[in-house]
Amino acid sequence: MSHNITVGISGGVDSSATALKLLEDGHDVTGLFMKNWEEDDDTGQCTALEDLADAQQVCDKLEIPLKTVNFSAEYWENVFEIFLSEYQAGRTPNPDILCNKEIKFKAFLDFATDLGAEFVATGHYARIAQIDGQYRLLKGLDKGKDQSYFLYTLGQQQLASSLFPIGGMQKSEIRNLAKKAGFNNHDKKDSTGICFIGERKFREFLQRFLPAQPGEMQSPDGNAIGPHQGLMYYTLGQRQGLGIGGVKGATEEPWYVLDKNLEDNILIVGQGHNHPLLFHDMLEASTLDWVSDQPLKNVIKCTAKTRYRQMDQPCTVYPLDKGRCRVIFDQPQRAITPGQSVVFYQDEVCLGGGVIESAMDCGQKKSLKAG
RNA sequence: UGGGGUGUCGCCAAGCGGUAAGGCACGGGGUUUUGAUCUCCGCAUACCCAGGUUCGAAUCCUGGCACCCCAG
Repeated sequence: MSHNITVGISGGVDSSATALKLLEDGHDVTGLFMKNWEEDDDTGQCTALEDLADAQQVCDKLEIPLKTVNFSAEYWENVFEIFLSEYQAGRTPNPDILCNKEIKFKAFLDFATDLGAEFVATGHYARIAQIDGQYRLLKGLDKGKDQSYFLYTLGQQQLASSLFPIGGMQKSEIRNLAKKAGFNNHDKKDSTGICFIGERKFREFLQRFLPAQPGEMQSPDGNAIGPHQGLMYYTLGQRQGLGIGGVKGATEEPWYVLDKNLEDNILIVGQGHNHPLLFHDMLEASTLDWVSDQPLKNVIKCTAKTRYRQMDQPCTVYPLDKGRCRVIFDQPQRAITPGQSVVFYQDEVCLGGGVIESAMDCGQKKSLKAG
Protein backbone atom coordinates (compact mmCIF):
# COMPACT_ATOMS: atom_id res chain seq x y z
CA MET A 1 0.00 0.00 0.00
CA SER A 2 1.04 3.50 -0.66
CA HIS A 3 1.98 5.86 2.14
CA ASN A 4 2.61 9.52 2.43
CA ILE A 5 6.29 9.70 3.32
CA THR A 6 8.55 12.66 3.92
CA VAL A 7 12.21 12.04 3.20
CA GLY A 8 14.93 14.07 4.79
CA ILE A 9 16.92 15.07 1.73
CA SER A 10 20.41 16.33 2.46
CA GLY A 11 21.82 16.52 -1.03
CA GLY A 12 23.92 13.43 -0.45
CA VAL A 13 23.62 10.08 -2.20
CA ASP A 14 22.16 8.19 0.70
CA SER A 15 19.08 10.31 1.20
CA SER A 16 18.65 10.60 -2.56
CA ALA A 17 18.65 6.85 -2.94
CA THR A 18 16.22 6.67 -0.04
CA ALA A 19 13.73 8.80 -1.91
CA LEU A 20 14.29 6.80 -5.05
CA LYS A 21 13.60 3.48 -3.32
CA LEU A 22 10.42 4.71 -1.68
CA LEU A 23 9.21 6.02 -4.96
CA GLU A 24 9.92 2.73 -6.67
CA ASP A 25 7.90 1.02 -3.95
CA GLY A 26 4.95 3.17 -4.99
CA HIS A 27 4.81 5.63 -2.15
CA ASP A 28 3.81 9.23 -2.17
CA VAL A 29 7.13 10.91 -1.49
CA THR A 30 7.98 14.45 -0.50
CA GLY A 31 11.51 15.73 -0.04
CA LEU A 32 12.32 17.99 2.88
CA PHE A 33 15.63 19.78 3.07
CA MET A 34 16.80 21.06 6.43
CA LYS A 35 19.06 23.99 7.06
CA ASN A 36 20.11 24.09 10.64
CA TRP A 37 23.29 26.10 10.66
CA GLU A 38 23.56 29.60 9.33
CA GLU A 39 27.14 30.13 8.39
CA ASP A 40 29.51 28.95 5.71
CA ASP A 41 32.34 26.57 6.31
CA ASP A 42 36.02 27.34 6.81
CA THR A 43 36.75 27.54 3.13
CA GLY A 44 34.04 30.13 2.61
CA GLN A 45 32.04 27.67 0.56
CA CYS A 46 28.35 27.83 1.03
CA THR A 47 27.99 24.07 1.16
CA ALA A 48 24.38 24.32 2.22
CA LEU A 49 23.53 25.97 -1.09
CA GLU A 50 25.41 23.35 -3.07
CA ASP A 51 23.69 20.63 -1.11
CA LEU A 52 20.34 22.23 -1.74
CA ALA A 53 21.11 22.35 -5.45
CA ASP A 54 21.93 18.65 -5.42
CA ALA A 55 18.75 17.95 -3.50
CA GLN A 56 16.77 19.94 -6.02
CA GLN A 57 18.33 18.11 -8.95
CA VAL A 58 17.47 14.77 -7.41
CA CYS A 59 13.90 15.76 -6.66
CA ASP A 60 13.46 17.17 -10.14
CA LYS A 61 14.73 13.93 -11.56
CA LEU A 62 12.30 12.00 -9.40
CA GLU A 63 9.54 14.48 -10.04
CA ILE A 64 8.73 14.89 -6.39
CA PRO A 65 8.27 18.12 -4.47
CA LEU A 66 11.12 19.49 -2.41
CA LYS A 67 10.40 21.67 0.58
CA THR A 68 12.84 23.33 2.88
CA VAL A 69 12.69 24.03 6.56
CA ASN A 70 15.00 25.85 8.92
CA PHE A 71 15.56 24.48 12.41
CA SER A 72 18.51 26.68 13.21
CA ALA A 73 16.92 27.98 16.37
CA GLU A 74 16.10 24.50 17.60
CA TYR A 75 19.51 23.23 16.61
CA TRP A 76 21.24 26.04 18.43
CA GLU A 77 19.21 25.67 21.56
CA ASN A 78 18.86 21.93 21.87
CA VAL A 79 22.07 20.71 20.31
CA PHE A 80 24.75 23.34 20.01
CA GLU A 81 24.42 24.96 23.43
CA ILE A 82 24.66 21.59 25.08
CA PHE A 83 27.58 20.75 22.86
CA LEU A 84 29.34 23.90 24.05
CA SER A 85 28.56 23.48 27.72
CA GLU A 86 29.86 19.93 27.58
CA TYR A 87 33.12 21.09 26.08
CA GLN A 88 33.25 23.90 28.60
CA ALA A 89 33.03 21.25 31.28
CA GLY A 90 36.01 19.44 29.82
CA ARG A 91 33.97 16.63 28.31
CA THR A 92 33.68 15.47 24.70
CA PRO A 93 30.08 15.46 23.51
CA ASN A 94 28.67 13.77 20.43
CA PRO A 95 26.48 16.42 18.81
CA ASP A 96 25.21 14.15 16.07
CA ILE A 97 23.56 11.84 18.56
CA LEU A 98 21.81 14.84 20.07
CA CYS A 99 20.95 16.09 16.62
CA ASN A 100 19.15 12.85 15.83
CA LYS A 101 17.34 12.94 19.13
CA GLU A 102 16.32 16.59 19.09
CA ILE A 103 16.18 17.56 15.46
CA LYS A 104 15.82 14.77 12.95
CA PHE A 105 13.56 12.58 15.03
CA LYS A 106 11.78 15.32 16.94
CA ALA A 107 11.55 18.73 15.29
CA PHE A 108 11.76 17.30 11.80
CA LEU A 109 9.49 14.38 12.52
CA ASP A 110 6.87 16.59 14.17
CA PHE A 111 7.04 19.05 11.31
CA ALA A 112 6.58 16.35 8.70
CA THR A 113 3.76 14.78 10.65
CA ASP A 114 1.97 18.10 10.85
CA LEU A 115 2.31 18.34 7.11
CA GLY A 116 0.49 15.08 6.78
CA ALA A 117 3.28 12.55 6.53
CA GLU A 118 2.59 9.08 7.81
CA PHE A 119 6.28 8.33 8.02
CA VAL A 120 9.58 10.09 7.79
CA ALA A 121 12.48 8.40 6.09
CA THR A 122 16.19 9.12 6.25
CA GLY A 123 19.27 7.74 4.58
CA HIS A 124 20.67 6.16 7.71
CA TYR A 125 22.43 2.83 7.51
CA ALA A 126 20.28 1.13 10.10
CA ARG A 127 17.18 -1.03 10.07
CA ILE A 128 13.92 -1.13 11.93
CA ALA A 129 12.22 -4.42 12.65
CA GLN A 130 9.08 -5.36 14.49
CA ILE A 131 9.63 -8.35 16.73
CA ASP A 132 7.08 -9.55 19.27
CA GLY A 133 5.08 -6.40 18.80
CA GLN A 134 8.07 -4.26 19.59
CA TYR A 135 10.13 -2.07 17.32
CA ARG A 136 13.78 -2.93 17.23
CA LEU A 137 16.66 -0.90 15.96
CA LEU A 138 19.07 -3.05 13.98
CA LYS A 139 22.49 -2.40 12.58
CA GLY A 140 22.83 -1.48 8.94
CA LEU A 141 23.75 -4.43 6.78
CA ASP A 142 26.80 -2.66 5.36
CA LYS A 143 29.26 -3.43 8.12
CA GLY A 144 31.42 -0.49 7.25
CA LYS A 145 28.62 2.04 7.28
CA ASP A 146 26.38 0.98 10.14
CA GLN A 147 25.04 4.12 11.80
CA SER A 148 22.88 2.64 14.51
CA TYR A 149 25.34 4.05 17.02
CA PHE A 150 24.02 7.53 16.29
CA LEU A 151 20.41 6.45 16.64
CA TYR A 152 20.35 4.75 20.01
CA THR A 153 18.21 7.48 21.57
CA LEU A 154 15.25 6.63 19.37
CA GLY A 155 12.37 5.02 21.21
CA GLN A 156 9.29 3.09 20.15
CA GLN A 157 7.41 6.16 19.03
CA GLN A 158 10.18 7.41 16.78
CA LEU A 159 10.81 4.02 15.27
CA ALA A 160 7.10 3.51 14.66
CA SER A 161 7.01 6.52 12.40
CA SER A 162 10.43 6.23 10.78
CA LEU A 163 11.83 4.32 7.85
CA PHE A 164 15.41 3.57 6.91
CA PRO A 165 14.96 2.22 3.38
CA ILE A 166 18.66 1.79 2.60
CA GLY A 167 19.60 0.10 5.87
CA GLY A 168 19.75 -3.24 4.16
CA MET A 169 21.96 -2.12 1.33
CA GLN A 170 25.64 -1.66 0.67
CA LYS A 171 27.09 1.75 0.03
CA SER A 172 28.34 0.60 -3.35
CA GLU A 173 24.81 -0.44 -4.35
CA ILE A 174 23.54 2.97 -3.32
CA ARG A 175 26.04 4.72 -5.52
CA ASN A 176 25.12 2.48 -8.44
CA LEU A 177 21.45 3.22 -7.97
CA ALA A 178 22.17 6.92 -7.86
CA LYS A 179 24.28 6.73 -10.98
CA LYS A 180 21.64 4.83 -12.91
CA ALA A 181 19.03 7.32 -11.77
CA GLY A 182 21.12 10.17 -13.12
CA PHE A 183 21.78 11.87 -9.82
CA ASN A 184 24.57 14.45 -9.91
CA ASN A 185 25.64 13.40 -6.46
CA HIS A 186 26.21 9.74 -7.30
CA ASP A 187 29.93 10.08 -6.71
CA LYS A 188 29.81 12.87 -4.19
CA LYS A 189 32.17 12.36 -1.30
CA ASP A 190 30.58 11.11 1.89
CA SER A 191 29.94 14.02 4.18
CA THR A 192 31.85 14.18 7.42
CA GLY A 193 32.17 16.53 10.33
CA ILE A 194 29.36 17.60 12.58
CA CYS A 195 26.02 17.13 10.88
CA PHE A 196 24.78 20.42 9.37
CA ILE A 197 27.97 22.21 10.35
CA GLY A 198 30.47 20.23 8.33
CA GLU A 199 34.18 19.66 8.34
CA ARG A 200 36.06 22.20 10.43
CA LYS A 201 39.44 22.87 11.84
CA PHE A 202 38.06 21.79 15.10
CA ARG A 203 40.11 23.68 17.64
CA GLU A 204 39.74 26.94 15.76
CA PHE A 205 36.02 26.34 15.50
CA LEU A 206 35.68 25.71 19.22
CA GLN A 207 37.89 28.64 20.00
CA ARG A 208 35.32 30.96 18.47
CA PHE A 209 32.85 29.98 21.15
CA LEU A 210 35.10 28.95 24.01
CA PRO A 211 38.06 31.24 24.69
CA ALA A 212 41.46 29.74 25.37
CA GLN A 213 42.46 28.86 28.90
CA PRO A 214 46.14 28.02 28.71
CA GLY A 215 47.73 25.79 31.25
CA GLU A 216 50.45 23.23 31.63
CA MET A 217 50.89 19.76 30.22
CA GLN A 218 52.41 17.29 32.64
CA SER A 219 53.48 13.69 32.58
CA PRO A 220 51.66 11.39 35.01
CA ASP A 221 54.48 11.81 37.52
CA GLY A 222 54.22 15.57 37.39
CA ASN A 223 56.98 16.60 35.04
CA ALA A 224 56.26 19.74 33.06
CA ILE A 225 56.09 18.94 29.34
CA GLY A 226 54.85 22.19 27.84
CA PRO A 227 51.86 24.49 27.55
CA HIS A 228 48.32 23.64 26.48
CA GLN A 229 45.70 26.01 25.10
CA GLY A 230 42.76 24.95 27.21
CA LEU A 231 41.55 21.57 28.42
CA MET A 232 38.37 21.81 26.33
CA TYR A 233 40.36 21.67 23.12
CA TYR A 234 41.67 18.19 23.80
CA THR A 235 40.08 14.80 24.19
CA LEU A 236 41.31 11.59 25.75
CA GLY A 237 43.58 9.48 23.60
CA GLN A 238 44.31 12.42 21.30
CA ARG A 239 47.71 12.69 19.65
CA GLN A 240 47.45 15.50 17.11
CA GLY A 241 47.84 19.07 18.24
CA LEU A 242 49.89 18.55 21.36
CA GLY A 243 52.97 19.99 19.73
CA ILE A 244 55.31 17.91 21.83
CA GLY A 245 58.54 17.31 19.94
CA GLY A 246 61.52 15.34 21.09
CA VAL A 247 62.04 15.35 24.83
CA LYS A 248 65.53 14.74 26.21
CA GLY A 249 65.77 11.34 27.74
CA ALA A 250 62.33 10.27 26.53
CA THR A 251 61.59 7.52 24.05
CA GLU A 252 60.68 8.21 20.42
CA GLU A 253 57.02 7.34 20.86
CA PRO A 254 54.37 10.00 20.22
CA TRP A 255 52.50 11.67 23.05
CA TYR A 256 48.82 11.26 23.83
CA VAL A 257 46.32 12.90 26.13
CA LEU A 258 45.89 10.57 29.09
CA ASP A 259 43.70 12.60 31.40
CA LYS A 260 42.49 16.04 32.37
CA ASN A 261 42.97 17.65 35.75
CA LEU A 262 40.20 20.23 35.63
CA GLU A 263 40.87 21.55 39.11
CA ASP A 264 44.41 22.61 38.32
CA ASN A 265 43.91 23.08 34.59
CA ILE A 266 46.55 20.48 33.82
CA LEU A 267 46.56 18.20 30.80
CA ILE A 268 48.10 14.84 31.64
CA VAL A 269 50.07 13.44 28.72
CA GLY A 270 52.13 10.34 28.18
CA GLN A 271 53.90 8.39 25.50
CA GLY A 272 52.61 5.44 23.53
CA HIS A 273 49.33 4.69 21.82
CA ASN A 274 48.73 1.95 24.38
CA HIS A 275 49.76 3.80 27.50
CA PRO A 276 48.40 1.82 30.47
CA LEU A 277 46.69 4.88 31.95
CA LEU A 278 44.54 5.06 28.82
CA PHE A 279 42.89 1.74 29.55
CA HIS A 280 39.91 1.10 31.82
CA ASP A 281 37.57 -1.83 32.11
CA MET A 282 34.65 -0.07 33.74
CA LEU A 283 32.54 2.99 33.17
CA GLU A 284 29.45 4.71 34.46
CA ALA A 285 26.86 6.21 32.16
CA SER A 286 23.85 8.45 32.69
CA THR A 287 20.94 9.79 30.65
CA LEU A 288 20.18 6.33 29.41
CA ASP A 289 17.94 5.76 26.43
CA TRP A 290 16.55 2.35 25.66
CA VAL A 291 14.99 1.56 22.33
CA SER A 292 12.38 -0.56 24.12
CA ASP A 293 11.44 2.41 26.31
CA GLN A 294 11.87 0.04 29.24
CA PRO A 295 14.39 1.10 31.89
CA LEU A 296 17.10 -1.39 32.67
CA LYS A 297 15.99 -3.66 35.49
CA ASN A 298 18.42 -6.52 35.48
CA VAL A 299 22.03 -7.16 34.79
CA ILE A 300 22.55 -7.89 31.12
CA LYS A 301 25.38 -9.41 29.20
CA CYS A 302 25.85 -7.74 25.83
CA THR A 303 28.37 -5.86 23.75
CA ALA A 304 29.02 -2.16 23.58
CA LYS A 305 30.69 0.50 21.55
CA THR A 306 32.36 3.37 23.30
CA ARG A 307 32.66 5.37 20.10
CA TYR A 308 31.39 5.17 16.52
CA ARG A 309 32.94 2.44 14.38
CA GLN A 310 34.50 0.64 17.29
CA MET A 311 34.29 -3.16 17.25
CA ASP A 312 31.62 -4.49 19.60
CA GLN A 313 33.17 -5.15 22.98
CA PRO A 314 31.74 -7.83 25.29
CA CYS A 315 30.57 -6.38 28.57
CA THR A 316 28.12 -6.63 31.42
CA VAL A 317 25.71 -3.83 32.25
CA TYR A 318 24.51 -3.23 35.80
CA PRO A 319 21.61 -0.91 36.54
CA LEU A 320 22.25 1.79 39.14
CA ASP A 321 19.87 4.27 40.68
CA LYS A 322 19.07 7.70 39.22
CA GLY A 323 18.87 6.32 35.72
CA ARG A 324 22.50 5.41 35.59
CA CYS A 325 24.30 2.21 34.83
CA ARG A 326 27.68 0.65 35.25
CA VAL A 327 29.41 -1.22 32.47
CA ILE A 328 32.19 -3.69 33.04
CA PHE A 329 34.08 -4.80 29.96
CA ASP A 330 35.66 -8.20 29.53
CA GLN A 331 38.75 -6.44 28.23
CA PRO A 332 40.09 -3.00 29.15
CA GLN A 333 39.07 -0.32 26.66
CA ARG A 334 41.23 2.48 25.35
CA ALA A 335 40.32 6.10 26.01
CA ILE A 336 36.81 5.78 27.40
CA THR A 337 35.79 9.42 27.17
CA PRO A 338 33.24 11.28 29.33
CA GLY A 339 30.61 12.96 27.17
CA GLN A 340 30.77 10.33 24.48
CA SER A 341 28.09 7.67 24.30
CA VAL A 342 28.28 4.02 25.15
CA VAL A 343 25.85 2.08 22.98
CA PHE A 344 24.72 -1.46 23.73
CA TYR A 345 24.09 -4.27 21.32
CA GLN A 346 23.02 -7.87 21.27
CA ASP A 347 24.22 -9.12 17.93
CA GLU A 348 22.46 -6.98 15.33
CA VAL A 349 20.09 -5.36 17.79
CA CYS A 350 20.86 -1.96 19.22
CA LEU A 351 19.45 -1.88 22.73
CA GLY A 352 20.14 1.70 23.65
CA GLY A 353 22.88 3.54 25.39
CA GLY A 354 23.90 6.40 27.58
CA VAL A 355 26.37 9.19 28.06
CA ILE A 356 29.65 8.24 29.65
CA GLU A 357 30.24 9.98 32.95
CA SER A 358 33.47 8.41 34.06
CA ALA A 359 35.84 5.53 33.48
CA MET A 360 37.35 3.42 36.21
CA ASP A 361 39.08 0.17 36.91
CA CYS A 362 37.31 -2.61 38.67
CA GLY A 363 40.52 -4.24 39.68
CA GLN A 364 40.48 -7.18 37.33
CA LYS A 365 42.69 -5.42 34.88
CA LYS A 366 44.16 -7.83 32.41
CA SER A 367 47.76 -7.42 31.44
CA LEU A 368 48.13 -5.38 28.31
CA LYS A 369 50.06 -6.49 25.35
CA ALA A 370 52.86 -4.12 24.54
CA GLY A 371 52.81 -2.20 21.32
C1' U B 1 88.06 34.60 32.08
C1' G B 2 91.57 28.00 35.59
C1' G B 3 90.01 23.14 33.85
C1' G B 4 86.36 19.88 31.19
C1' G B 5 82.27 19.38 27.75
C1' U B 6 78.80 20.62 23.84
C1' G B 7 77.18 23.19 19.39
C1' U B 8 73.54 18.77 12.88
C1' C B 9 65.67 20.39 10.58
C1' G B 10 60.83 23.63 15.39
C1' C B 11 62.38 19.49 19.27
C1' C B 12 65.14 14.79 20.46
C1' A B 13 68.99 12.53 17.79
C1' A B 14 72.49 9.40 14.23
C1' G B 15 77.00 10.56 11.79
C1' C B 16 83.98 9.64 13.62
C1' G B 17 87.14 12.26 5.87
C1' G B 18 83.59 10.29 0.81
C1' U B 19 79.32 13.47 -0.56
C1' A B 20 73.13 14.83 5.76
C1' A B 21 69.72 8.09 9.40
C1' G B 22 65.55 7.94 12.33
C1' G B 23 61.78 9.63 15.73
C1' C B 24 58.62 13.50 17.47
C1' A B 25 56.32 17.96 15.99
C1' C B 26 54.25 20.31 11.82
C1' G B 27 51.67 20.46 6.76
C1' G B 28 48.70 17.91 3.10
C1' G B 29 45.83 13.47 1.34
C1' G B 30 42.95 8.96 2.75
C1' U B 31 39.50 6.57 6.30
C1' U B 32 35.11 8.72 9.06
C1' U B 33 27.74 11.84 9.64
C1' U B 34 30.86 13.62 16.76
C1' G B 35 35.56 14.53 18.94
C1' A B 36 39.60 11.21 18.61
C1' U B 37 42.34 7.10 16.84
C1' C B 38 44.51 4.93 12.38
C1' U B 39 46.89 5.37 7.54
C1' C B 40 49.67 7.52 3.33
C1' C B 41 52.74 11.47 1.46
C1' G B 42 55.81 15.78 2.31
C1' C B 43 59.43 18.02 5.47
C1' A B 44 67.94 20.38 6.35
C1' U B 45 72.22 21.72 -1.18
C1' A B 46 72.60 21.89 4.82
C1' C B 47 75.60 20.61 9.79
C1' C B 48 77.26 27.97 15.30
C1' C B 49 80.68 31.61 12.47
C1' A B 50 85.41 32.62 9.81
C1' G B 51 89.67 30.77 7.79
C1' G B 52 92.81 26.39 6.64
C1' U B 53 94.38 21.05 5.26
C1' U B 54 92.52 17.66 1.49
C1' C B 55 90.46 15.28 -5.04
C1' G B 56 86.80 15.49 -1.22
C1' A B 57 85.05 17.82 5.63
C1' A B 58 79.28 17.92 9.56
C1' U B 59 83.44 14.91 10.34
C1' C B 60 90.84 17.01 10.77
C1' C B 61 93.48 21.95 12.14
C1' U B 62 93.36 27.31 13.74
C1' G B 63 90.70 31.41 15.57
C1' G B 64 86.20 33.34 17.16
C1' C B 65 81.10 33.06 19.32
C1' A B 66 77.33 30.62 22.37
C1' C B 67 75.73 27.40 26.03
C1' C B 68 76.67 23.68 30.00
C1' C B 69 79.54 21.43 34.12
C1' C B 70 83.58 21.48 37.86
C1' A B 71 86.65 24.67 40.22
C1' G B 72 87.33 29.83 41.95
